[in-house]
Amino acid sequence: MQKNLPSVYDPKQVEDKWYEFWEKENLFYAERNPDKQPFTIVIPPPNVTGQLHMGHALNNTLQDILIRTKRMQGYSALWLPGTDHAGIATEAKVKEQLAEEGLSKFDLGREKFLERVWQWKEKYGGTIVSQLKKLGSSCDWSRLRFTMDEGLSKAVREVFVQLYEKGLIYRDNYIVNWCPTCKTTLSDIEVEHEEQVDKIYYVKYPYKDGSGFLTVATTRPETILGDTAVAVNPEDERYKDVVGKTLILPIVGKEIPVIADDYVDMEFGTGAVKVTPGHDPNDFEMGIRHNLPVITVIDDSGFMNEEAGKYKGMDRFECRKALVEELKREGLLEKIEDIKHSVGHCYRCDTVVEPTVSKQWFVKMKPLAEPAIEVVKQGKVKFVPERFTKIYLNWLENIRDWCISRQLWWGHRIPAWYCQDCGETTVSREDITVCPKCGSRHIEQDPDVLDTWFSSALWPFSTMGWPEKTEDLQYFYPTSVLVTAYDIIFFWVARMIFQSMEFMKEAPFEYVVITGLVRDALGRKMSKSLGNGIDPLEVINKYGADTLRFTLSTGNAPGNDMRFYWEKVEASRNFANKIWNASRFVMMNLEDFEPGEIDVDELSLADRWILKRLNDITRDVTESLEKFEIGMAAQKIYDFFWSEFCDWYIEMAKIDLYGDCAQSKKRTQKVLWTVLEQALRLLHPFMPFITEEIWQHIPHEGKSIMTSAWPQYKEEWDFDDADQMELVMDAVRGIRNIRAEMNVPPGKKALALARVSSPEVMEILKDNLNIIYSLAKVSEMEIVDETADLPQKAISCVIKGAEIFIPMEGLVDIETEISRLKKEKANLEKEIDRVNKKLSNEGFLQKAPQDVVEKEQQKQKDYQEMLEKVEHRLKMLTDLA
RNA sequence: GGGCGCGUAGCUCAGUGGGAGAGCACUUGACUCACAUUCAAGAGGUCGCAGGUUCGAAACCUGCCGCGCCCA
Repeated sequence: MQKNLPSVYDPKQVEDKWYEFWEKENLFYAERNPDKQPFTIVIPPPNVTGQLHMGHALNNTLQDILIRTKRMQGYSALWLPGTDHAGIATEAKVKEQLAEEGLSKFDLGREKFLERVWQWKEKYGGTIVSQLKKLGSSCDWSRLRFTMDEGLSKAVREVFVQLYEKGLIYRDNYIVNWCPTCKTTLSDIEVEHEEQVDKIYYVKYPYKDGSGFLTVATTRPETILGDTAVAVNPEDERYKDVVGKTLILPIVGKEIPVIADDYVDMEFGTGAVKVTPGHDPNDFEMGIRHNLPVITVIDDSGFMNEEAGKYKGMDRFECRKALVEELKREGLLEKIEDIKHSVGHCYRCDTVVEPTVSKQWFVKMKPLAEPAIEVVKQGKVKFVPERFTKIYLNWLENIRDWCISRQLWWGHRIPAWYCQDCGETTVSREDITVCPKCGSRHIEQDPDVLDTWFSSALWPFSTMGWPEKTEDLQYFYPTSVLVTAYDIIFFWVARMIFQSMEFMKEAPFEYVVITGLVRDALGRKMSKSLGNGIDPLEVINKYGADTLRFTLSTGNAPGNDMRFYWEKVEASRNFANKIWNASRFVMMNLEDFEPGEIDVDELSLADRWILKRLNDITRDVTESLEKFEIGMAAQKIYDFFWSEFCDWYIEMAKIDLYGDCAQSKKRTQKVLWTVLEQALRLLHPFMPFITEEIWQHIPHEGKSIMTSAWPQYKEEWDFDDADQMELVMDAVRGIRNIRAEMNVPPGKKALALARVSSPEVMEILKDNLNIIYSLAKVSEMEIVDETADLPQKAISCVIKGAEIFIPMEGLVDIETEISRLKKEKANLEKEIDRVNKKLSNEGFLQKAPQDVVEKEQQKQKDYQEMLEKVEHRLKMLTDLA
């Protein structure tokens, strides 16, 4: 047992030490133990070259809490860690680095560029891992995976080939989202729609026959250059006669038809819309329906191409301005209005996305989505909170095919080869050099790579060695819980589910625990551009990982966003310090102590009370964690530890510890140790470091608290009479209250008199006089029954079953006391009123559960008694005054 | 346009059918032998508004107002 521990807890001295210990002792390693039940979580893989941000900190804290709890509960708990190659993000970073050297990726060429990315990965890939360790994450690092590992790459290939062979992956010319800055396609969900105010231009398209104009409204006049029709709604009476007529496309001068299509919204603009299949997804669909030509007028950098004629080489937004000017000059611009509409932006770089037509690879989603919808509908995958189920289902039910090819170099290259000679496309598990159809060696692999999320979608099984039939897969798959934020339900969760259904024939996890976002103190999303992000490592350095973890795991409901406040961090830090000092106190008083089982027959009321409360809290915390109500669990253990254990029990324990009865001291030591040790185990998942540090200092069994047993509810600690402690506590509170209001100096001990209404109360108070003396600073308290006279010069308080008087020598301000009692009286009357109302309600008596009725009746009796005492006292003082 | 969430003490948020809670901030008092990162006492709320269901609603239902998010 160590003495002279500092009175302020310093996480710096503690955290790294224990993390190294856990690693050295191999405690994170999850065994495939047939005698144990598996419990598995796969980490949402952070970007391999990324930095830990608050979202990671939250998410991984929650995972660690769950995995540590289950480990203590005797499961073979595997938390499988890993990182993601994050195609666009990582490639962008390396491109930036190259740019500083004045180089582009094309200067290096594919091979050299990829070497640079791997170097970058080697250099920065360890950062996020070491940051996760700082947080205390008990991941099984022996199973660390990376999405571009050989095994995982093999899984990607296998999946691609199988889906291709089933016709679920295809290559086609289609309209896709193009980011002119990232120079790659994006899937639909990688486009973020932002509301913004723009101009809408009303442009006059002349009829070929000279019969005037048809006015269309557009926010994108530059795409006029790619128009191949104008469409109206077939139901639109205004345009009944113009369908089929020919228009002269402004600026360009070529002829285009007026077509009729249901898609057109009669309410919008003029009810006539220009159709640009080359640069608008809806127009593209319309183009297919009406067999319209597709003209692309914008290139992959966002500049106008040769189809744009004289505007060739101009930026698309510059072209818009120039073109509007020309329309004005031509007299074809009817008017310009403001419009609020949503515009797609690249989720990575925020550039306005350009819909454009090109040949890309797609996953056919409908057949894959169905089982993924079904498995959730059947409740085999459960979202927590449940409301996210609907969001998931709604997305999958309206799913469109997934564009998976990216014009990047960093990623899994598409395993498709094109023969220059015979034109054959070959998709293959192994790299090929010869066209299997014509034998030509003039074959080229598709230059594109797969969407990063394509490989993440396989994460739950690819990390366990699939497509091999590994023992890990056998034992740990499917996983138990996935913890992730709501912003990647579509990107990741949904895709893991459908790929697992396709390739594993079962769901990848049973529960999906959805977290909110960590926002700044003003409620804004933390972002690089705003510069309002808080670095979790900064918090860890200043306050310790336990503090950060507790801050993030408490005070908010599942799935809701939370704000980050330094004040909240301080509160958590204070709690850690509280644990530290309570433990110091216990340690200082454990000399000659032999740990052992509690003998319930020798316990004091205070002992029975704290053990019952510990028991209750053990059950409640366990239940909350079972329901993934982690914040609730944290709150419960916090309240218990601080308010009940520290503020009450430790104070009461001092009496016996410092008294001269050796047996009482021994008994109290045992209870103190029992409560502390068990509370530490309940706290361990939340605050792993400080609990380990303390646990190692006090008597304990086993190597580490993290492999100790999770506390169990004990029937034998459910003491019937433990509630009697409330009476003693009420007496203490009452006396403290009087002392404070009457400004009795804290150093001065008071005399007290208690007039009780039953022998039972008398006995309880008598048995616990020492507690009242010590905690309420009373030198002596006489206990009398109701026949005794009331002291006059005294201040009183009324509690359930008793009235307590503090005699006041000298002048007591009777007026103050009278007004205090009047307030007390009013409060009681209010309560009695409420209770009476309830109890005089026939419906209540008949329909409310019996125990509720009884509770109310008891209250009525108690309050009535208390009121009578207060009134009596009041009358006495009034007479006196 | 469709969907979802939120509106509870000055601030941030728990609570979701049976006596309005926490942290911070505030007021008063105390360096009391584990802790001033503390302790004790206190003040502060028509639980957004209006209806309804119920013996009973902050909680469930409907409508409205305000804020936010997602999807189209």
